[in-house]
This record gives sequence, structure tokens and C-alpha cells, in this order.
Amino acid sequence: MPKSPKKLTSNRRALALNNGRVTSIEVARRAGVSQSTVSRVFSDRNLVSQETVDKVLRVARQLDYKPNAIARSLSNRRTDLIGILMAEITSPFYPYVLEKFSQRLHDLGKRVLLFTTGPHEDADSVLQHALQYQVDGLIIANITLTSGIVKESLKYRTPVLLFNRYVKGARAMTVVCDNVAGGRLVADALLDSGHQRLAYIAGRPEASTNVDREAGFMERLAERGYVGTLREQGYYTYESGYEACRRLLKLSTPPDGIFCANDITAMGALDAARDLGIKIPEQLSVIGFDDIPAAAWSAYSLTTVRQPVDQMIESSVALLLESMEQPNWKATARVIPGELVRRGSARLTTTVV
Amino acid sequence: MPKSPKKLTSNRRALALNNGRVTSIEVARRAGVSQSTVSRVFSDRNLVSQETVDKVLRVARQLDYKPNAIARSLSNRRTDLIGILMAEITSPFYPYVLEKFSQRLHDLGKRVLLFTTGPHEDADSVLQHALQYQVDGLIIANITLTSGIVKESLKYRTPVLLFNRYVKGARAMTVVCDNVAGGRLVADALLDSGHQRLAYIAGRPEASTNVDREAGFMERLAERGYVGTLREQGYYTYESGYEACRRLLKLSTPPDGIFCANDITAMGALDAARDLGIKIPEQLSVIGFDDIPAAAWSAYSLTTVRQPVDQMIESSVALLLESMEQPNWKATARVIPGELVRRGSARLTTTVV
DNA sequence: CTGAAAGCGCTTACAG
DNA sequence: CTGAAAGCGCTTACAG
Repeated sequence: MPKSPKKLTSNRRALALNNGRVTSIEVARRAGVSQSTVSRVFSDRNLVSQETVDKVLRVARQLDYKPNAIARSLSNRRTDLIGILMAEITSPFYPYVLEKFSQRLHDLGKRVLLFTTGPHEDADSVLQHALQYQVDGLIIANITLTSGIVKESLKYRTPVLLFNRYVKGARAMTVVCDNVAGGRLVADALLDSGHQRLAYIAGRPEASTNVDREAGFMERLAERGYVGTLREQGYYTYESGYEACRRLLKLSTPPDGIFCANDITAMGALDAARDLGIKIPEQLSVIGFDDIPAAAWSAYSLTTVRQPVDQMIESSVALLLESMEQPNWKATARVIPGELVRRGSARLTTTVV
Repeated sequence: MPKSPKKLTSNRRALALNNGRVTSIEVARRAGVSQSTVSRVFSDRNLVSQETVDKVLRVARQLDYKPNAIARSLSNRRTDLIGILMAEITSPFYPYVLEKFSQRLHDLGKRVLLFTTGPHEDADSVLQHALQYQVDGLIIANITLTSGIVKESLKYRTPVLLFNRYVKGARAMTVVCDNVAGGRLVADALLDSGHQRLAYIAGRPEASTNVDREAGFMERLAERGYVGTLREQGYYTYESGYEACRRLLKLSTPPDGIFCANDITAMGALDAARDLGIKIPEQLSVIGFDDIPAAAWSAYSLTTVRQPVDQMIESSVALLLESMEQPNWKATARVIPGELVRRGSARLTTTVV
């Protein structure tokens, strides 16, 4: 007696809620095989005779059957879902990163569960949601990490990859552009071509990318005996670059060379300079970091440090998938060098050291 | 006998594969209640006494228990997953759209399953994957839709929302900017301010946005007796705008007013004109469509038709969620007007008609 | 308010 | 190569 009313209820629910989606049981019935066999046809075809495979596939096609990935995930304890946490996709550079990740992962049979956070939003709650969906791996991009996240990442065995960020002591894999070396490249380029008064327009103070780029730049300047570098705070945005540059150029002795923490900031800086009637690059050199597509536009023609994005993404995906196989993955870091791309926004001597 | 070995196997699997994640059974045992009760605490707290809720939550916190969303989805037949299909996130404007969708949906307790397709890739296979994950709804953005997709969307009851695209006869909801009216706005603005020779730089020929913007522009010009509009093919990219504009300006009688199918194209056009030494806006007016953030940058100061993105996204989310409640949702269309934003790239009379 | 149990749609060890 | 059945971790109708 408990069975039959249940059945009824459940059938009604099925009609109402199943969205007309066919299950393996239905396919099995029509093909005259067991449900297990249908399942095998869609998971490991080699376990089934060719004849049966054909029969099942024919019926499946007729009914437009597709295995339910949610049910499969529950059973497999593997969702093939990769969580990507990203703040501010709109900051140019990250859309490309996201697109590239999405496509690489998709080609490898993984799906992307996307979480974006506002600029100052905490990543921790978002992390909880990702974990609830049992993601097989997690990619964390331009997110300000709190120590909370670090602890969480330790609690779970879910592999975590930090893209272009790092956190000391976090049990995570890290792939970064060599931001320190990039900063040094810029210092050398500006000094080599005789610039006299240098400035740095910073990015978000808490971002490791900003910290490293500045450290490399300053460190190399100091090594070569240059002191008194000007500094303005920016926030990785066009507007902040524009304002910071304006402030610098209003100084009694303004800089003749500015290194900006990223390209967008540099574009703002360039526009500010031109709006003040300053000749680029004769009176002022501006150098960015990233090499986003707009850097090549003739309105900017920005000299910049190119991040090896494709390599960084390849490495990230490789590391992540590797560690998904190994329950005891280890924290590792991959540092990939960038390259100075010379365009019109900086007066650089072509002779390279 | 069949039970006990199963148990063993399954326990071993649990240790190896469960990633150390705690289930409701474990919480129930430690809290001295049934598994159903634990479940109720995390789904509908009102069904449980306050005392029990407290006890369960305490244990849950201790064990860091989080309900498994995959299991819940299977049981509920609702995943809270929304699929977003998008081509070329990198084309500015869409990162913003994606971010906004992601944040709105997240706030409403939905998660985003992201699928990107290459420019010429077929959306159909990607659709299959989204449906396998039992998404509750589907948002399709700047994707070239084939008739295949239309048919698929009919087969499933999964609500489909087309964002800024439409397909005739598709059973889907549609939210678009009024692209036709936008084109007409531009025609009037250029004609009102005495432009003599007009041109259109088109976007991807198959995109309904492009078709409509052009139709509105041409239609209005014709109504006002203007004939002989020049036309160049672009592809919604900076480079194609640059080249198309170059070709137009090399004509024996070049245009003095160009309407570009989107902002990026217009930026390419502006740079091409300036690289040829043409004065903007004295000798040439350039008008875009979208109003992406870079349009406001002083290097471009682009006059453009602003798409009411926020409204479009609000409407989209509202329509989609509404239809997820109603199994028999109907195809509907929402057309939202855009607005001409006057900046420095076009010589327009300020007196509006 | 609470528990026992069926069910969601798969996978897979076991037995043939 | 194939089928019967347990199990994945939840929800929820049913009975108390």
C-alpha cells in the first residue's frame, strides 16, 4: 500500500516537472535492454556489444535522450564542473582570460561555473557556493583573497589554482606572470634611454600583481642608483590613471617617464597628458602592463609588458587537471616571464642591452 | 550477504573520493536526530522546532557541513543553474553584460553555467551540454543562432531568453534594445546638423542587431529624401572599423558622417580618420552604438546610441525567472529604446527636434 | 514537530 | 556481454 500512492504522486510530478525529459529507463524499455546497459552505452561503450550499442543509440536518438549530468555527477562523485571566481570581468584583460579558460576547459569536457564578485565583496561566501556544487576544481583570478579563503582551501581537497595572484601559505597552486621581472624590464628600458624623472602609478594596493610590479621597478631603479621615484595611487582603472597622471604633470618638475601598473591605467595617463597638451613620447614616456588588445590601437600605441596569457592559461589548466587526478596534490607555483612590447607611447632607444 | 561487502566497498570509496565532505547523515548521527530533520533544517527551517534547529546547526558548523547542491538538485528537479551562452566575451560590452547577469542571478540564488563559443562555432552542441546539466533556464546572448537551436528550444520546456538577438519563429523570450529606432535617431541627428554625405559601417551581416540598426538608419534617411548612402562591411571589431573607414575616406568624395554598427567599430574608424590627418568632428562625424565605457574616454569622446543595458538585464532576469515558475511560458518580446549620447566625435547641432 | 522510507537518474560491483 | 540491485546525498509525502 505505501508503494502505489507514491507511484502515482511521483508520476504526476514527473509529468509536471520533468520537463518532458527522457531517462535511461525509458530508453531501456523501448530498446528491450536493462537500464544498466543503456548507462554503459553512454559511459563506457566498450563494455557493450556493437549490436546493442547500435540499438540503444537508435532509440536514444529517436527519443532525444541525453544523460542527466546531475545524476551522473552524484553517482560519480565527479561533476566535471570547474568553478571560476573572478572580480570585475569588465577590467579589459580578464574577459580574454575568462574566454580562454572557458574554451580550453570546455574542450577538455569540463564545464564552467562562474562566480563574479564586486570590487570589494568578500570572496568567501562565493567560495562556499562553489563548493556546494561540488566543483572538481577552482580557479581564482583577480580576487582579493582573505585569510579565510586560504583556510577554506586547506579544509577541502578540492584543488585550487590562483591565477596571477598568490597568497603566502595558501595550500594552492599558483600561476603568475613574473611581475617583478616585468617591473625591472621597464626600469631598465626607461633608464637606458636617458629618462631623468620617473614615476609609478600604482594599481590596487592589495593586489599582489601591483605589489610585485612596483617592487621590481623600484628595486631595479635603486640598483642602478636612481632615487626619488614619484608615486601616485591608482586603482587599475582608466579614470584613476587619468587623475593620477594629471597630478603628476601639475608638479613643478613633472616626470618624463611613467610606469603604470596596467594598460588601462596607462591609457588614462596618456589621455590626461595629451589633454594637457603634452607631446607623447617627446615630452613624456608612458609604459603599461598587460598588452590588452586596445594597447595596439593607434590612438594609444602603448609600450607595455606583455603578459604571456596563453601560456599562463595553458599552465593553469594543466596543473589543475593534473591535481584533480591526484588526491594529494601539492602547492606549487609557476612563474612565467613577460616581454616588453615597444610601441609609440615611450621614447626608448632601440638598442637593447 | 550482498549488503555487507557493499558497505565496505562504499566506505572505502567514501574515504578515498568524498573529499572529506560531510553528509547530512553524519550530522544527523552526531546531533541525535534523523537525516530528514537535518535536511529540513537546511531547506525549510519552519518545519523544525527552534531547539532542534539550534542543535543541528551547531553540529553542522562544527563539522563544516554544507548541503550537497548536486544531490539536492537531483531530488528537487531544480538545479538553480542558469546557462549563459555567449560568443566572444572579449568584444567590449559583453563582459559588462556577463558580469551584470552573473551578479543579479547570484543575488537571486541562481548560479551561472557559462558557455562560450568561438566566432563561427555552432551553438547547438554547446546547447546540448547546457541541457545535460539540467539548467533551469538559458540566456543566449551574442550567438549566431541556427534553425537547429530554434527547434531544440521548442523541444524542451526549459525557458530560453534571447538577449539582444531574435530569431523569427523561435519559441523564446526576447529582450532587445530598439535597434531600429536607434538607427533612426542617428539618421535624424546627422541630417539635422547638415551632413551631406553619409555612410554606414556594418557589423556582422548575420547579427540581428546589425540588420536592425542598418534598417532603421536607411529607412529614416529614405523617408527624409536622402539617397546614396555609402556602405562598408565591418565585423564589430576595431580592425574592421579601421579598414572600412580607410576605404571610405579614400573615395573621391568621402563621407562627412559615418554611422558605425557598434562602438568598437567606431573607435577603429576614428583612429583611421585621424591617422589620415582628418579633423574630428570638423571634417567628419563618427557615431557608434552601445556606449561602452571606453566611448567616454577623452581619446575618443564618442557620440553613440546608449543601450539601456541595465534595464535590458533587469527585464531579462525578470522574464526568465517568471517563466521558470510557469511550465507553459510563452514567447514574448521586450523592446527597450536607446538614447543618443552626444560627445565630441560628431558635429551635431545642440537644438534637438 | 519528527522519523522511516521512497524516489530523483545515474554508475558500477557482483553474479551470471 | 548483460541484468538486478545498491548506492550517490538529498527531498518530501506519509504516518504518527
